Amino acid sequence: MTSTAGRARQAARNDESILAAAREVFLEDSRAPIAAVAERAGVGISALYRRYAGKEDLLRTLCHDGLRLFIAEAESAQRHPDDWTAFETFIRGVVDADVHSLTVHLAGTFTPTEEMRADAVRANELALVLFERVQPMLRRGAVFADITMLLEMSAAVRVPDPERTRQLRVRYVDVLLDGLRTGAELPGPAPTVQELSWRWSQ
Amino acid sequence: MTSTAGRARQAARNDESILAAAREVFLEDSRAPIAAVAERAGVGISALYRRYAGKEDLLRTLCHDGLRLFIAEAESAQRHPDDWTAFETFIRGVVDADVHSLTVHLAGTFTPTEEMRADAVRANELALVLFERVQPMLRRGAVFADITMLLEMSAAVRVPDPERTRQLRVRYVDVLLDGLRTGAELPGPAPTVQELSWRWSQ
DNA sequence: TAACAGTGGAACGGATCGTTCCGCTCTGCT
DNA sequence: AGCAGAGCGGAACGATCCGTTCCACTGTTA
Repeated sequence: MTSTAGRARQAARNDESILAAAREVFLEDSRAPIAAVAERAGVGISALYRRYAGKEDLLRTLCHDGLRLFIAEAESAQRHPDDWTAFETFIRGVVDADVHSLTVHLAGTFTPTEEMRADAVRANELALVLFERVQPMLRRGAVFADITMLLEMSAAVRVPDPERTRQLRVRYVDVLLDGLRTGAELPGPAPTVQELSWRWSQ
Repeated sequence: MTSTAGRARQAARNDESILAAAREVFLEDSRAPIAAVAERAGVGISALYRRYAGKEDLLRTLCHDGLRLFIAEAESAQRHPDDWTAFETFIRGVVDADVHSLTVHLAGTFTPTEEMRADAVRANELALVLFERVQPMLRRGAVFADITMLLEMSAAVRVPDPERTRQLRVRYVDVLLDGLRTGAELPGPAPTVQELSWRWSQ
């Protein structure tokens, strides 16, 4: 039975390789041309425009997928009974999936859908719950917005080899989490939530 | 005396405001057009091309200035008799001057001069000395390249308001430095120097 | 008042990039 | 066997952007 073979199969494969290529390319350079995505995916430009209405549509899809992954990580980690394990699993999961660099660097390059906004709110709520479970173990003055910054700093760790990038991020997430637990009160005015979400408005 | 008044004075002022504007603009977006620099400086494009042979020349100058600042911070901090104070002063100085984000994000956009290369080597040597003075106080497994990553992560902290950015960086440098001193051995293979200097080659 | 350093900004030419379009291929059906 | 059309590759197009040049103008200096 060749019901899903041939052309249809190739199309399904292209679906995936285009998305994977887009993730890679836009992770490297959020302003990369769309032709670079097609090239990395090993397809023509038409294959891309057959699936997405335009560049913005692709970017939005990519970003929304990242958001959903973020939510999935949070929901999964939430089930850990131990507060700190739940929190650490969540952070490491998000960092490892490289969700944050994609969402952050792509922010503002497209107009979000209503569903995306709702998911963003939900993602925030879930992360907040995880944060509040560990807040008593953190340095005095630590606030939820510090977690966003922690993720941002982790995303800044980047070397040419993706596998090495992941290894190094494990290393520095370790540093950041330890630094967030050990020490006196955190210095300076804490970041506010709107200070860190300005990307989305613009 | 009006010997340096009038046109000459305005020219001297422009020297400064162009450099300041360039720092601001390229800090915001390393690929900003040169016209944006002129606009922010409040001058015409000619005023810019009178001073610099082209965009690359301006970028190189900016980057070299940053490098010199880095060296100055290191030399100044080196004089502290207390090892940790020397190191911490150096790190905070470099982060506060926003040297790292400029040099890193501009790397690869111009061909460096021979003098620049020499300064880069010297900067590295100075920083290495400061690092070695504190290495025994750091978590096991900490290497010099970790400092580069620390600076990189600090540079990733950024909000629209520059003053708030500086305050927040103080906060997170605190986290990073504490995290680098407290805890078990650092996990994973440490970064190598060439892993972190690939930007310059390309 | 003549010469000119310094300047503003329009104009030019090249490059880039998103999108469209056309011709081809291969498939599934008759 | 032959046909209709889905899916595709990539050239071509048009718009935009950007670095650089150029020229007219202005205030200063000698």
